[in-house]
Amino acid sequence: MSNKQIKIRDVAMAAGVSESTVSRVLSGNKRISEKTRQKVMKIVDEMGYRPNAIATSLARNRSNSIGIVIPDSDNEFYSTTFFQEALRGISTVVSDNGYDVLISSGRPDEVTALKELVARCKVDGVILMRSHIKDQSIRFLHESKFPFVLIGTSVEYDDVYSVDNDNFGAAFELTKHILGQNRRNIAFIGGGSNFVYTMERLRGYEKCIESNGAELRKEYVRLDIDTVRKAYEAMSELLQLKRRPDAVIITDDTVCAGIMDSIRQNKLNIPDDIAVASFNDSLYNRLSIPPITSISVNSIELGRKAAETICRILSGDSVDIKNIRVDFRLLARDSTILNRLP
Amino acid sequence: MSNKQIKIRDVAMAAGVSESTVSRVLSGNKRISEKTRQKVMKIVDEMGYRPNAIATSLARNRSNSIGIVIPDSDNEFYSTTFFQEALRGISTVVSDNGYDVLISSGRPDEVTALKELVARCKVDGVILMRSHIKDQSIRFLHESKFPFVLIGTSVEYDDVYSVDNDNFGAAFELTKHILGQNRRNIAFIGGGSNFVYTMERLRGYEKCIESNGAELRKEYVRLDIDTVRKAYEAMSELLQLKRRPDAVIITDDTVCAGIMDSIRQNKLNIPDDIAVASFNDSLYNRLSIPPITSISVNSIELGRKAAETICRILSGDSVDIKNIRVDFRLLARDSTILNRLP
DNA sequence: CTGAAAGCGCTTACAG
DNA sequence: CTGAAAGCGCTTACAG
Repeated sequence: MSNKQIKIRDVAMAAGVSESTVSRVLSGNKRISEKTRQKVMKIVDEMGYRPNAIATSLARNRSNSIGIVIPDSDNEFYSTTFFQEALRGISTVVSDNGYDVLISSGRPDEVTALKELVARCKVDGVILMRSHIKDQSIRFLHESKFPFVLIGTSVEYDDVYSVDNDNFGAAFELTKHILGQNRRNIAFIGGGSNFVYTMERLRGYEKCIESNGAELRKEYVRLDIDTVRKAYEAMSELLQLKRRPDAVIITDDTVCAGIMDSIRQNKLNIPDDIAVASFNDSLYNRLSIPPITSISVNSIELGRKAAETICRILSGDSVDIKNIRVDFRLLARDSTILNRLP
Repeated sequence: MSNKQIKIRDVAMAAGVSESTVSRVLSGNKRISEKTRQKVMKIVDEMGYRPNAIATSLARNRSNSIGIVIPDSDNEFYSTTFFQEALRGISTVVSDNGYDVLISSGRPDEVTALKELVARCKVDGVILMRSHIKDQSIRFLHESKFPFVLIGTSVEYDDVYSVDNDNFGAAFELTKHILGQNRRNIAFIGGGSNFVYTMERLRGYEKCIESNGAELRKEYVRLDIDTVRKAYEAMSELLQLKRRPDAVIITDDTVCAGIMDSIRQNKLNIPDDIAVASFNDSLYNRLSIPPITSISVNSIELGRKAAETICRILSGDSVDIKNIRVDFRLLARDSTILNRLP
């Protein structure tokens, strides 16, 4: 491996052409004679020349990077595989389109970090990995008209490119599945109420309860349950109710353990005494005893679609759908299904 | 938000100084009069000027990015939180040092991806997230003398900067803990034998068995068990042995479920009939029933240390220790502990 | 302490 | 189809 960075000038001299010509060959410019093209390519290959990406970026005025902000630590995000799966989906697609992924630790806070990325021309576009009800990041990107795609849903703007599951529909279907197992007293334990998906799932649950003539009981709904401890407590309280729930839906699978603990502590059986259903289909859901019914959200696909969209936007291609839906799957497991034959 | 990118020239004009001066003020150059400094900073703040990172990079001949290659899909890596935790540690530290993290999907393969990062001057340094026994990536970076830090251990070179757990020691201690629980027939189920840590853990296990006068039985050791299915099969076979193991150590916690399944299928009790111990302390280990004894590897810290090291290297600071050890913790839980009082 | 000029390694109108 | 020149937005010897 030669130590010296080899430059376009070296290639030009070796090939006996101008730097412009080399540049044109490499960028696939059409009005170059086949002969010159071949000659140049030969030298390029021989010398192993690769254009300096930074110089290219400066000249072309585009970074060829897509920015992502790492979510805050300690929130539920990080114990889930959502982030890394989505990141994989993004990274693969984006790289096939000639972009890199630039990760910014969201310091000192997400909006500041985003402003820095934009102001310093570090990225051509941004993928936002989650949406709050009031979302400063969305607001900033939207107002500055900077290209971005949201994995999630914006409640403030309807002209934002986004990729999301149908959280309403998923919760609806999940609730329906449980009602179908002859449960009427279904509790709902939700994560942060500042997340759009939490509230969407709540809506789906409520709508389904209502439209099936079951009773919607306020005391069955608990929000902002975002730690295992809080989940344990919330569940314990639910189990004290005179009208004890016979099923529980958990929005945030990372706190499932608290739920399970509480149920066990109360010596109740799953699913006989109480059915349990969750979202995200984490390893924990799958491997739990009994396995927990869950909604699989297909994080990789969410990432892929978001990446495809931002790439299309940046290349000026038309994007047919502003709000892409990625299909979820309801995985019915023993935690909700009665009377399984052994 | 003004649409036009504001440049150093604009600041210079507004402040009535030269571009050089503005540049010097911003880069903290000392030989600038306090007065000019203040004047310039005032304008900078007013205009909200932020230097174009790409132009700076080109002029300074450094990208201010640290490269990371996303591990291949489908391998055990991705179901673990190791990657995302390490990434968080890296990202935080690196950003405090003025660098960004550039993620490369390892396409078409990791070495090619690395070569691209290096050849195109996209990153100043690289953090490698794992180490194989024969590792082309390490070899490439080492031979090209490109700055990098390894999370793991190099078996080929001893002059590589690396950050790792003491995998030998951890396995030794874990094995000792189990021997201390009056088990003599300890099986070992390891992940990919091409990973350094797998083999280090195997060594620690073997050494401990031997030095405690227990019998080292070849049929107790299974390697390359990297899927839940393989784990299930391997465990089932182990349980068929005439001399059935009374304990099992699993190198790769993501396949634990297969082990547990097999044990359950065989109607054996944990820990009475067989003790189970694992590594990585995943959520699954923690929340399993019974909870599984595990080695916590502190992924965030691995990431942090690796980041600190690469930053020191790049800034020319001395790095005292070439091979940094991050402490592990043995978390003894019910899966290995007999006769717990209820 | 400060400025004019050259340079970082590319790209791309412009002209031919 | 090809080249010379200007430019992308900074930094940094060099000179004063």
